Amino acid sequence: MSPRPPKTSVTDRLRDDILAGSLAPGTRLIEIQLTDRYGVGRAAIRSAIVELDKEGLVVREANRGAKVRAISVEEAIEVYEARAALEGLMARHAAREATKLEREELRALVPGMREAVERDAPTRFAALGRDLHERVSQIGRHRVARHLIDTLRNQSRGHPDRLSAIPARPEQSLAEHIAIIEAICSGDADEAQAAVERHIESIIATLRRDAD
Amino acid sequence: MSPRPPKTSVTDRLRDDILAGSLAPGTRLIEIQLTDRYGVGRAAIRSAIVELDKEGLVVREANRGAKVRAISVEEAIEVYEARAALEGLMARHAAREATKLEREELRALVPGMREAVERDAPTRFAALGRDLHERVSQIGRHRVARHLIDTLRNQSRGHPDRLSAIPARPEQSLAEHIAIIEAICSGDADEAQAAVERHIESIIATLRRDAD
DNA sequence: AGACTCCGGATTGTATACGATCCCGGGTGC
DNA sequence: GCACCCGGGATCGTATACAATCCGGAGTCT
Repeated sequence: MSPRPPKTSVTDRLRDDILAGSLAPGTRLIEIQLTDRYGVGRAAIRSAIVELDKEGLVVREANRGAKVRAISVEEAIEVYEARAALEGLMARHAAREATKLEREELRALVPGMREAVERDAPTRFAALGRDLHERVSQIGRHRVARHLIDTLRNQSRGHPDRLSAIPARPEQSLAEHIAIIEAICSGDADEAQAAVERHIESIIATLRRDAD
Repeated sequence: MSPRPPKTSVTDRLRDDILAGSLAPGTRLIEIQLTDRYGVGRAAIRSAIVELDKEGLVVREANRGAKVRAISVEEAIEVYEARAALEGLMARHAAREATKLEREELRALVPGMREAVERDAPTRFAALGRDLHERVSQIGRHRVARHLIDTLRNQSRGHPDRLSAIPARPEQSLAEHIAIIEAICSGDADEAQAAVERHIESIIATLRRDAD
């Protein structure tokens, strides 16, 4: 048994490269070149491009090839609006269905967040934010919403708004996160949904401001 | 210029066949067979299957082939919940952005609906329902939401809930439709969103009832 | 000069052929 | 009888080769 490399799919590798910014928006994705880059045949590349097109990370034009999608601020705002609707739904479910243990684990995130803000560690704070999101998605137990949210998150990542992923005002973001956690833990579904929506709306507001 | 065959893509034809029920849920999609059925090479079939997998109409298992997806009632409910969130968002936008002309056109749908219910023509009523939906989607001018909604609608079509697509109680459905139209036409964004959510919630309630 | 035509290169789209993987049934040993 | 092993057949996965399409630029006619 040779230590077989886990053999992550070409689609995953390409997606990661796009999200990491190693393939900038607008870059043409030429099948032969990618064949070379990833060491697989054109068929695999082709399939990966089709998939990522459906995920909204790539645009394909007939007979003209594909390129990494560049989304405008307007589109980014739409993505966030859709996320607000779906993540609101997810939070609502989470508030209803969280177990006692899950609520405790959620609350346990707060001290770390506070600390990250106090020590001015935005990267760490952002990581905890992703963590919070991931937990809520698990707790909500809503596979359809989860899948859509994940796709949308990828779309709004790494593009013109990359900066706003690290929020301008961590204090506000912290307060919003705490509100979300509190609502879910206390089982208040309406408030959980509203808190998530407010949080994302405030991101949208920042986006709008920066767009001017 | 020979009358060129409109040449609709294999993906579209396969999708249509699935939605029309000509390929029942659970049917194995064997590439060679489809090659024969649609008169194209395996590559095209393959690509179509990948796309429809991403659209949620087909499930693919590695090295085991693809089959038409059969969704359970629980999944159907999740799909409707996600739709409620997104179509609510869409209605909210529509209420804000509809032009005068668009509002008139929306209202013009009401008499036909009334008539369809009075004359007990459920098929016609369902068609008008789809029409209403299409109009609202156009008016809302929200491409991201629109795309997601369309995908979700396809998922919940033609499956165990096909029956409920023709609503059990047209009178209630009619009232809900009118409420949606009125809210959008009067520019009440909150009420438009709420009306759409109520409408879809009532579909979910029917689904839940039938599941027992 | 301007616009039109046509050709060459680059790239995608498609067909064919081969190799890899998996399920399933029969056989074998205990 | 039962568990295990192993080979055959079907089907997916991938590489290779070729045809179709499109873009850009040189050349030409007015």
